Amino acid sequence: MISSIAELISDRIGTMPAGERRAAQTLIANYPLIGLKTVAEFSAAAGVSSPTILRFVSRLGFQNYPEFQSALQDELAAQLQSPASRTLNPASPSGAISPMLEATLDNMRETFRHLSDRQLADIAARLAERRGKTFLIGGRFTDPLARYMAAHLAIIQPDVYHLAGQESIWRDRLIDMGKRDVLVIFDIRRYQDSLVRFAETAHQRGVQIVLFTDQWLSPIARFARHVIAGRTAVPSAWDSSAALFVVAETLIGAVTRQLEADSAKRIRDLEGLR
Amino acid sequence: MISSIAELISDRIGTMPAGERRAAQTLIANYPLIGLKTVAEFSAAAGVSSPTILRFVSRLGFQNYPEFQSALQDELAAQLQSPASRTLNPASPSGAISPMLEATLDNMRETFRHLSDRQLADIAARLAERRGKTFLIGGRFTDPLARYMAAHLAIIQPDVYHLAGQESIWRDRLIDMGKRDVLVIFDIRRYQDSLVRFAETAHQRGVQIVLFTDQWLSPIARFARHVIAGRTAVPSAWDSSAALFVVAETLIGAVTRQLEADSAKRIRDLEGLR
DNA sequence: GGAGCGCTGTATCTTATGTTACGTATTTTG
DNA sequence: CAAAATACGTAACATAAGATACAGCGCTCC
Repeated sequence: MISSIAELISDRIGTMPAGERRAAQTLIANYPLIGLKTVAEFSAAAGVSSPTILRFVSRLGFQNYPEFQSALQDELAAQLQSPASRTLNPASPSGAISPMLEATLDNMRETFRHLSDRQLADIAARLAERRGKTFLIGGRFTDPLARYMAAHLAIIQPDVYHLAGQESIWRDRLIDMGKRDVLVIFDIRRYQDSLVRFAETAHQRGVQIVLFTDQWLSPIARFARHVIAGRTAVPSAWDSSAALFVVAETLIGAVTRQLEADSAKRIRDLEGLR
Repeated sequence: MISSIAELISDRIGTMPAGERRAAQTLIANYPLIGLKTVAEFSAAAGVSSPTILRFVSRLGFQNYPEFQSALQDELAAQLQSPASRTLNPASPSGAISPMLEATLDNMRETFRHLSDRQLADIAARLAERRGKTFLIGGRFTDPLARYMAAHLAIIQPDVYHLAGQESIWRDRLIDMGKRDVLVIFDIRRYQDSLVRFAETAHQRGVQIVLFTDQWLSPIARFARHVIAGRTAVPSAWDSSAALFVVAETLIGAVTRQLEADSAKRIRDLEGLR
């Protein structure tokens, strides 16, 4: 079983002529980046001519050079997306509690690695400035996240609404939305048409959209002002929303901090109502 | 000091027009591989036109697309060669995000450290054996978790009900509950009296209770057959339910695996209903 | 030592990629 | 609300990339 191109090469390097072997060695030495550059650069680095490089990739079984590059990229993508943080982070006692947990922790690290302070601060600021109303909605599995966020935000500021129930109900709420308002949408695979249509209409009305989605980006990203892409892959039949959940909590915390003064009073008032 | 292109982007993403922002978001979401592909592929992935991609890289300060790609490759090369640099987002070593994330990750490790495989398996088995009905309910902030779990369980097996709405409504549902049934309750501080009363009554009727709570244990623990205690402390004004969320997802996965055969057919049937 | 085979590089060709110009649509500003 | 400015996409262009044909050279085997 040969899974990586590197293995494929070391498997066949014995049967290669001298020039192609140099190509193979050069590629292995700086794997896989040289393979992503142009044939000319690759050939120069290996000290052979362009056709030799092409014969080399052809011998590996690829039809042409771009196909070879795509294979390298896919391999790299897989590597980057499930980081070897297990080897780097022996924090968890190798009890191997659950691959599920490990994957989830990885997802969170990766999600936040692609998420800058700046970006979160911008979104938090937008949610905190109370020029208009805040609406939240989610898909089949992610609507609970919208509810969770709404439950918190509604406490520290007014005019926070979770859109629930039948499609026709929240679609009618569009009438209340305008330029000053913010719409927070949660949408991961499989993306829901109804949500996309809803987002599009809201966007046309000038509503600013904050989208929580997965790394493949819901089509709603087209209309979104801010996009948060969370990793969702776990060894399970379902995708995981845990990373998005944590981002949501982080955002809630940031907004709360920004509204410190206001929200403190508001919370006291609410307590009084009990 | 800007060292990586990702930082550069998140630094300027605020000042970009819509189309270029989509390009930026797409790149960040699958960083950096899309940037290594052709302009055409990049533009297709982002849902914009090729010139927009070029204007985007131009705005980042690159003379042309190849130069931009080279920069990405160099960055990738450095990353691959020194795996230690694969730490968290170096952009925010001491930002507002990290403490929150770190605390959350710690919470999860701690939560699972006190949670044996055996315990999870027992609960999953109980949820999977379909002798009776499964009810789920949560408190003010945790009800979304109950919804999330219900949304998944309801797909792989029948007779799963989330108790929502006014207290009087779900209190009346007690009439339907008996010895064969399971009640999953989420309750963290500040514990809700209504939930405690509800749990007590259910317990008296012989319902088996699975409790998700925080490390200080809701009073409901008295009546619960299984107790899952998650860490909730984070540097924020709010408690974090993230650890409980991950446990819930793990359980969902475990139950799904146990019902593999049945649920697969059920899911196919459901798809057919669309 | 000579003939045959195979590997390699130069030069040419073709493809498709990045680039640019321009008209339209959209947003912003007075 | 109007006008200006900006942004976006379509389409044509130039360039640089990968692919191919062919000739030279070295090696091996008779």
